[in-house]
Amino acid sequence: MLFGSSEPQDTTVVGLIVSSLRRDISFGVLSPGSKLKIGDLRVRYGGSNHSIREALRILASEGLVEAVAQRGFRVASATEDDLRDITSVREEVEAIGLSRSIERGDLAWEGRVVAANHALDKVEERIAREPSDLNALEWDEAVRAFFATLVSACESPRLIEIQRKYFDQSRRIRLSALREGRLDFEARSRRRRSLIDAVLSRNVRTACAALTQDIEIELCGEHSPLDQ
Amino acid sequence: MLFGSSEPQDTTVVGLIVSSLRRDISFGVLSPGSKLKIGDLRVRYGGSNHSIREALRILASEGLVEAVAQRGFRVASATEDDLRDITSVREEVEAIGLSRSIERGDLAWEGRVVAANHALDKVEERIAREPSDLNALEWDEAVRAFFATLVSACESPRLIEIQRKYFDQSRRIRLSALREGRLDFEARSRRRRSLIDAVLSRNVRTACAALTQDIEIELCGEHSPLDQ
DNA sequence: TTACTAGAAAATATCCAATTTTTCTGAGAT
DNA sequence: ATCTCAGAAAAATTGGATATTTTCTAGTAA
Repeated sequence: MLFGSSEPQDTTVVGLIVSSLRRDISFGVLSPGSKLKIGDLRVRYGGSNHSIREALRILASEGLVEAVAQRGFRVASATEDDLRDITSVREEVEAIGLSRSIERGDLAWEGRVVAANHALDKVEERIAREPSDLNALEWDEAVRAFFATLVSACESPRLIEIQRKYFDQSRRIRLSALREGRLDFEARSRRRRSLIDAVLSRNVRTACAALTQDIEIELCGEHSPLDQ
Repeated sequence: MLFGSSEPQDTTVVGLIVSSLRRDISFGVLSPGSKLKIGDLRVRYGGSNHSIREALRILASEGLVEAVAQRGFRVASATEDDLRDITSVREEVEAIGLSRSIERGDLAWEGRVVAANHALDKVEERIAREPSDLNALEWDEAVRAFFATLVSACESPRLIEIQRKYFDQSRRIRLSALREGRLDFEARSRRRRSLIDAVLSRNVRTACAALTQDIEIELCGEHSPLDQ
């Protein structure tokens, strides 16, 4: 289990259902917009109707599932507009978080950033050679850890919460980009390198610009030759 | 009902419980950090334990209650740190939303902004004379409508969602400021006036600065003589 | 073709019970 | 006096059955 394994939620039945559902939605097993019928989910994931409803409610609060009163739940839609919206929100929010982290982060934070970047480099090298499902899981987690680390020193629990929420929503986009081979790992590593350099030299503006560009390209592809 | 009356949620049992609970938390009937026991809530608001749980789950997604696995629910804490955090997140998020609205909003949006400001002016005049509970409800709603209108033309559903969520969390702060008479309605009206002026002249920077200042003072009081 | 309606399907809500976990309490040991 | 820990009590969680309400669907009639 890579999703939410850090949380102690996986001991409870509802927690398990949430993890499974989240994974299946993120990895596209359940397609956007499809209806989530309580009965079907019960035979698939087990648990009572209570457990399923509660799990869906939790996922709805994460934005992965949409709940409409008296009309049940469905997988959150993922139209072009949604994609753009998620991307732009992430750009804004994570830029704020990063600039605060740069202002307030100590050396330990710098270390965590460098480490997370290094780990991600390694995982991307591996997945570039051998794009298995297992590697995809590890890669996804490494990407999550990298961006989470960038904002981790911002000293705002709520900003971190927002970052996590919309990063989770961006997973589906990123994973489909991976599957379709739309990722240039070389360029990604180079972009991250310059981002890290800006962070270490505490250059807020450059760092935020690099971060914004990185999110944009990761989720929307390279439409402009911004990186040399 | 002033809370959520626009939503069609109030027809369902859970929706009613959510509205009542939200009101009682926002207005301080249920104090921050206090435990929300399912049994107690059932006798207070009616409904089955399942309805209560579902309502609490919804409120947890709004950030008004905290859910800990196997340890139930409690009213979200409201320490000094929480207060500062909520305020700073609102400043950042609403500044982004406002600047986008200014860039993309049409004349109809300008009209709505002016109207919401006018409505709020009237309500504040009234509540300054007669600070009843009923007026407090109307005032709260007018404030909500004003800030919601500012970001309503930003064309980002998720940004609007974030604004709503953290505005809701700021309600408790604002309402306690009202009760304790810490609000200077004259100054508020003046600040909003200059905010509106900046919006109408499409001056993004000035408008955002005014908005940030307004949020700051509303929630933290006037620590510096920034408004003349 | 369109409007309407009966029936099916699904969501919502309630009750009851069993299980698990947490929290409280008090006796006994240090 | 303070601490620890077993047992009791309380609360949360989960499961199953069922009633009610709403929504969807398909067939019928105009």
